[in-house]
Amino acid sequence: MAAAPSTASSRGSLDRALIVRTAVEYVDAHGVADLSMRRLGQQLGVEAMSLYRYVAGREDLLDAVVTEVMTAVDLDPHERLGPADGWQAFLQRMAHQVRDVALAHPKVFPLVATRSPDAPWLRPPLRTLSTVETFLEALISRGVDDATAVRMYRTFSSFLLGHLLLAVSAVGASTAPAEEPLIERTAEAVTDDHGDPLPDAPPPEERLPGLPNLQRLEPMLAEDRTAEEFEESLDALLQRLELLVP
Amino acid sequence: MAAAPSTASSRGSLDRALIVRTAVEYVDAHGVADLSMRRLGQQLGVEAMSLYRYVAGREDLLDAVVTEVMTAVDLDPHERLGPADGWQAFLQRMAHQVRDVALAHPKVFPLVATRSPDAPWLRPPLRTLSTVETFLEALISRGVDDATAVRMYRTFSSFLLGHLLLAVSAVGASTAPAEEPLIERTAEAVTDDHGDPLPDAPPPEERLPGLPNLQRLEPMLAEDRTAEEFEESLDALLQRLELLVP
DNA sequence: ACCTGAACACCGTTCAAGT
DNA sequence: ACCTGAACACCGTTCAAGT
Repeated sequence: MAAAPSTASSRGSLDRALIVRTAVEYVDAHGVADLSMRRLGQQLGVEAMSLYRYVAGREDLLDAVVTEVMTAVDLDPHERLGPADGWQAFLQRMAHQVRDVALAHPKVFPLVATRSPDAPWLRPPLRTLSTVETFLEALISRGVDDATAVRMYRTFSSFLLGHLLLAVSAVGASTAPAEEPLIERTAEAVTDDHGDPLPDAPPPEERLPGLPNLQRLEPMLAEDRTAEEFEESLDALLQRLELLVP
Repeated sequence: MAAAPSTASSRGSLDRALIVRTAVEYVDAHGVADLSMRRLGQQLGVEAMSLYRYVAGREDLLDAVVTEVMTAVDLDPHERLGPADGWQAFLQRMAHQVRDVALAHPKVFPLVATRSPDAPWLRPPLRTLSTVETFLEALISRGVDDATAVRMYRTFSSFLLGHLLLAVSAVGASTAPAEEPLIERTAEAVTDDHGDPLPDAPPPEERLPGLPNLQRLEPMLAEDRTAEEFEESLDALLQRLELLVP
């Protein structure tokens, strides 16, 4: 979709960074399942076998893809904040940064969430040593003690994982991020990708037989409220964490 | 690992349920990546092509695996509870049931968390129509109004997703669920799978150069506190949800 | 030093053919 | 009705060979 920085095939033009960036683009566009060494080589104007000079294999490549998208979150603990801002401000900022990554790469984020990190004691989605070092330093330099910083790391990880995985799974489905209570499309013709009108969907009683609550609440369930819920839950989390540090 | 209900190959002995159960066992034992149609056929004493009578393909099989393990949470909303127990008791019970599934099938749970559900407005890990109908009915029959029940569905989903994915990713790593602050293994020889002694690991300063917080906190980070954190966070969640229903 | 062709052992999936 | 053999179009990965 984006203007391709790929297809650079003159001798010596290949390197690991280019391969990984192209892989990220490919996954963003087509999903992980469609990424093969052969297709990625093609995208780069090169035979698949050439890639093995730079990556140890497909698994190594996927790990590199995960690390690549998460580097956007690797920030100075005091950048744009100042140490006076408190650990709450830092967590707010980092939460939104990770959220931006997830929404920018919805097809990559499940990998961020589920692949084994570099060290067994790291937890997704903050999965690189330097990111976690930054995280701990930011908290501790703002007066949080060691044990509490570690607790916060875990609670924060679980929060991000749950909300962001829910958000990207909602992206894969309902394209409309419900702004009004419900979109009124009474007489508008629904069309498919080719512009042809779709056949009328059967009414809820037929689609969901014997499931009265779902029949009634389907429109409400279909609304994408992930953005609001993220903010609310983040506030609630920070309030809860404040009880930990005296 | 378990006594195999597989390898039943006399004509007509194959059916979808057996195939799916065998697939669950295979994934529990070897992981999703190792599950191929051919190997599953072998496990059942049958050629791979036979499976296509009962499943539409590998993707359909994986969806069936997910549904199969999650049926363990498909319960009567009043079973062992009584309608007088309140929605808090129901959520407590369901949370622990989903947790039991995740811990019983740590290699399957990432699929539960990341595969697209049957309907776009369903959210993992409660991803079948009947489970969500049960969930809503349980809450509404205990006095929760429609809109709040839907909000609870989303908040609860996000909670389960985050904590359980963190828990199973911890299972894949540290085998020891830290009971004491830290296991003292000063002079005990660490051995590998063959009983051969492992070479001494280098000290933290060498393994984690320039990462002083990680060097100091690695033992704390390595502790598996997912069980305690699940209970604490669940309590906090219930308290937060109580503010929603007057 | 860097890329490729050919090869190997695997995939998922189809379909006509067997029993 | 149910299973299979053969075949097709793909995989990831290796390695000796080319430039």
